[in-house]
This record gives sequence, C-alpha cells and structure tokens, in this order.
Amino acid sequence: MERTYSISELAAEFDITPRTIRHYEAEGLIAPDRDGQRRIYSARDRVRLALVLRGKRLGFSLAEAREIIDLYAAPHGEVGQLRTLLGKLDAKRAMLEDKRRDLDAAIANMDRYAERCRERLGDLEAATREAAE
Amino acid sequence: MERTYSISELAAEFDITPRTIRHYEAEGLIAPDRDGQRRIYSARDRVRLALVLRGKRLGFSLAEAREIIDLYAAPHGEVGQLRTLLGKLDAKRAMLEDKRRDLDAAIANMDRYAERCRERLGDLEAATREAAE
DNA sequence: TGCACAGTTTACGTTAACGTAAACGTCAAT
DNA sequence: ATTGACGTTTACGTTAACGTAAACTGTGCA
Repeated sequence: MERTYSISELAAEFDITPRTIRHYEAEGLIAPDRDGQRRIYSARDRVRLALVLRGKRLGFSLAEAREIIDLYAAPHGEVGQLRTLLGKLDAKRAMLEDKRRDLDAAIANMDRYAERCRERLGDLEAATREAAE
Repeated sequence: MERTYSISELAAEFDITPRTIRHYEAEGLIAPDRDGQRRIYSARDRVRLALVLRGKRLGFSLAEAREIIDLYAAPHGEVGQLRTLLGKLDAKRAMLEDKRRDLDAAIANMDRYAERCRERLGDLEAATREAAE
C-alpha cells in the first residue's frame, strides 16, 4: 500500500490552503479518491499538485497547466495516440523553450547592468579615497 | 531627435490594445510624454513596455514587473544608492534563477517522458511490421 | 455523552488585468 | 462643413484564481 495524504497535509507541505487544492480539483487538475466524503490523495495526486504549482510559478494559467499535465496521463495504447502525443509534447516543449529564451535574456540583461553598476561603484569609491588624502 | 511612437503603433507592434498600454501607465509602469492630450512614446518607453511584456510572459504580476524594471531607472548618484541597488538586483536575480531551475526541470522532465514515448512507439511499430509478415 | 477537530458543500466576496462602451476632442481630407 | 481615423477620459463589466464565511458531517477521545 502506498502512502496517502489528507488535504491539509498537502496544503501544509506546499504552503497553500485546502481551498486552493479543492479549487484545482474543481478545475479538473486533480481527482483524488474518496473515503466517503473525505478526499484521499495518492502519491500521484501529490505529484500532479506539484506540477500544477510549478506551472503557476512559470506563469501558466490553470487551464494551460492542465493541458500540459494531462499529456503525462494520456493513453499510450495505439500507435496513433503515441504519435499525436509526441506532437503535442513537441509543441509544449517549444513553448517552454521560448520561455527559457525570455528568461535567459532577462538574466543576461540584469547581469550586464549589475556589472556596470559595480564598475561605477568602484569608480566612486576610488574617488572617495582620493578625496580623503 | 529620436523616433517617437503613437499608442496604436506600439499596440500593433506588440500585439496588444491601446487600453492595455494605458493600463500599464495607470499602474505606473510607463510614463510617456504628452503633446496636449496625446501620448507620445519615446524609444525608452518602448523598451520599458517590452520589459513589462516579457515580465508578464515569465509570470510576473504588473507590480513585480514594475519593481524589477524600476531598478533599471534607479538613481546611481551616491555610493549608498548603488550599494542598495546592487543588493536588490541580487535578490531579483535569485528569483529569476529559481524560475530557471523550475523551467529546466520542467523541460528535462518532458524530454525524458518524450524519449520513453518514442521508445514505446518504436516497439509498437516493430511489432506491427512483424505481424505483417 | 459531548466536544473539539478536521473535513465537506454552498455561496458570496475580492483582486488583478484588462475589455467594452459612451461621450467627447482634433485634425486631415473630401 | 462633415466625415473618418485616431486619440482622450470616465466608468462599469468580465474572467481567473482563489478568500471567506456559514452551516453541516463524521471521528476520536476525555
């Protein structure tokens, strides 16, 4: 038997509220088992939740996140299914790469700017030392 | 004299609406000059707009985007100002790196999965060819 | 037995980021 | 002189992603 989780356990672990997790369920992102009324989360549910949250951090909407995550649960039975799945994976990968280009540019930009600031700081400090002589 | 832009020019170039650009102004992200009532955007305004949009693509709120972009317009006059600026730049850079880690993990994850799918597709196709003999 | 505690549903509220519409100004061309 | 094309302000509407509150349901234990 694999480990399971209550909603408040997962909420605490990922620093979100139970309401948020229920909302993700209402949006079709997670589908936990039930023990009567109570939700029971499996390890796989937990992984999906982590994927949702990572998607959010990367700026995806819940709908976009679901599109991506659902690919990981798509049927693999037939050759045709596998082909279309691979096509979709390729498209999503391209989106992620676009984001990486944006991100790398933003970081490089900031690094160049910080470097110029450090140079200027060095100049100012040198001038201050001279003035102190 | 540098080139200037009208609001609809910029809107067309970045594929957004004038309303969006005005909204960014209302939120303090851009501050174009005026010719009477009309807004006149400079090359620097255009760069700021591009930065805002990139920030949005990376999942930042307008407020977060403004925080980052404003660093590029922060005063450099005194040594103290430069020091705090460099500190803030460092913090923002760390945020960006966190995002890059998330992004790299997402891409690596997807690549591994796609690879498994391709293997499985190869197996299925081989089995199909055998059955055709 | 009773009560605290965790969970549930239902439903209205809130915030960010614009969309949409109305009413108006201005300037060039017909 | 009027008609577009573009611009402006003001203001209400909308959507996503939850927050918040109320009312209810088990479940373990003192």
